[in-house]
Amino acid sequence: MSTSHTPHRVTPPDVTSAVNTLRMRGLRVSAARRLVLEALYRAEGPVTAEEIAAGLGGALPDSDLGSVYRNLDTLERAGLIGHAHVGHGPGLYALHSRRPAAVAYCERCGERRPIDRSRLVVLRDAVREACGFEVAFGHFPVIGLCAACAAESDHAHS
Amino acid sequence: MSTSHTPHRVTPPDVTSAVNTLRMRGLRVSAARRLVLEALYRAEGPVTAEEIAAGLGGALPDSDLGSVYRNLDTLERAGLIGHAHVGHGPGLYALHSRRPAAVAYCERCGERRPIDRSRLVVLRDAVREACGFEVAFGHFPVIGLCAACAAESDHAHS
DNA sequence: TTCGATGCAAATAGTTTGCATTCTA
DNA sequence: TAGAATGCAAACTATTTGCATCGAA
Repeated sequence: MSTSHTPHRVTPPDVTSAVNTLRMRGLRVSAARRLVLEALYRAEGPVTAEEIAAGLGGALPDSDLGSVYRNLDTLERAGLIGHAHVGHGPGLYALHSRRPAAVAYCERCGERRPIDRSRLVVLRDAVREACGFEVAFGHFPVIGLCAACAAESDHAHS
Repeated sequence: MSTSHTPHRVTPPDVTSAVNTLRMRGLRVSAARRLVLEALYRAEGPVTAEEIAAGLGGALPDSDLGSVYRNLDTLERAGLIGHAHVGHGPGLYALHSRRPAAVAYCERCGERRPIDRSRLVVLRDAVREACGFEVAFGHFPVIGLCAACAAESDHAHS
């Protein structure tokens, strides 16, 4: 199904080589852009544009939120990063290598639980069979109730 | 799994009996609230708060958007209606009986395809097995690429 | 030396909220 | 006639955009 080489969706191992990727694409490497990149490499997992603009809580210099959004968009188009939406909150951005394949999100308690890649195959197949769609679990997570909240709402009948 | 009687998630057959449901719950029936209810009964499928506030395009008197949101919330808490989020757009509200059990939404072309209730069972089971969650397909739809867009993006390698 | 990118601010979309007033029960 | 609900406006969150200026290539 997937070709051996992957022109997009690569995650260079460090900022320097990511910078090279950008230059190869004819994109300029400004201070602000490098900062966004640095934040994404420094972050353990997915972060919001807001958090990046705030320098990950002071670890890096602040930057303009508008420019952060523009750069996140640029980096995503360049195939370096991806983003996901969880519930009603802000978008969560991360290097492809640091994004969970899929996440289940509890709309009651907010629990976020990553889903194994192996389990995903079954899910993906089930959806394909049900409606012919290729699910983008990476972009919008599976939303529902975690086991605990589901059990609780089964009881609650005021 | 489901008890025989259903105290919430009922959809009275007409506005009048919905109004009774509200009163039984100790809720008042104001002109504005009745208007929202009327809009939902008149609408063929899911509608936005904006559309309701605009009287479904003139079919009904306009109402205040803020109050519409408050009333939609009230009606949802009363178990009369539900809402779903599709992509980044506004919330879609509808009587329970007029909401599809689940919808697949193509994030490329915007196609919305309802999913059969029978197919849903398999999906729900697959998710439960994968992560222990009870999926709320009704609230946030399955997001991905429709068959056509998926095929196209398999080819596109600029 | 040219465009691409920036920083700032204003605009946007969707939704929520504060508050004085109105109206239902 | 108590207090629930309204209408209006302002606030809010997440994101986009216009524009003059700056700076990377």
